[in-house]
Amino acid sequence: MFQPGRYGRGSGWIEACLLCLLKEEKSYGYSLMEKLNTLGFTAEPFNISVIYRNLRSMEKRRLVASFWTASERGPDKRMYEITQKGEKALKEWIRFLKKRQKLLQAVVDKYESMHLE
Amino acid sequence: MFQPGRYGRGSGWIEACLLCLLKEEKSYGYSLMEKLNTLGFTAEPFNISVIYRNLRSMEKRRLVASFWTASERGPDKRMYEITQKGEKALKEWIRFLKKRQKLLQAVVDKYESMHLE
DNA sequence: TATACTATATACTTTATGCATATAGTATAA
DNA sequence: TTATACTATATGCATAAAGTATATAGTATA
Repeated sequence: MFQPGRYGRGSGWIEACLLCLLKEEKSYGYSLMEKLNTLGFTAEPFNISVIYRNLRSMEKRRLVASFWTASERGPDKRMYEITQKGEKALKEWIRFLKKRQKLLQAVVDKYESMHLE
Repeated sequence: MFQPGRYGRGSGWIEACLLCLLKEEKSYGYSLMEKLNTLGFTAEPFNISVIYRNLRSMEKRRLVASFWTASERGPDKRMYEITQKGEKALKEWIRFLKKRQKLLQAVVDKYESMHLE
């Protein structure tokens, strides 16, 4: 059934989140998922497959670079770090997110002004 | 080429905008497009086809109801008005948009805190 | 030996939106 | 008269984001 924000949850929203986290420190898919689900970046948990897909897509576009690291416990990890191109893309994303916020505000304001009449 | 917000511009974003405008007063596709493009609800103009498609989809789900009106100048217009079910859906949308706004803020805040260090 | 947790990846599906195009009435300028 | 522009609605095809399901594999523990 249809419900607000169920699909196409915001056009690259995950990409913006991941770049932001990777700017702070290099990390890998599984850990990034846990960060996303605890840092107040998401309303509902992201599906892990979406994160892996986004990371690979960003690597193709040279926004991030990856290398494998051995792990004493559990399977190997593919570590990602943000590139210069990625930093530039993140800057664009932040500009976009701020603009988006203003649009959201415009609609919410309109709605609430109608309820005061 | 990929760019922030180019596709899937926000998962039903238009639906929320249209319901909000129709709550204010009944209207029709072409006029709603002009409103959207001037009221600060959108960063870039929406394609008109998206509006017509959304209106028909909402009518299927009984969020709006339509009737044809003759026009002295130009072709007939399909007028839409919001239903009770639509008002309820709009309320949900507003709740969702507010939550979304907080998420956007969380990412922007994180980004800006990194630039102060 | 079975189960849970960590870790990565891909195939298939659903939804939103963009772009192109079709139809048609009215108004106006060449 | 014809062409162009504007108003108005609608549909087909393409593209992209995200959801769901499933597969693989190492480690830890009961």
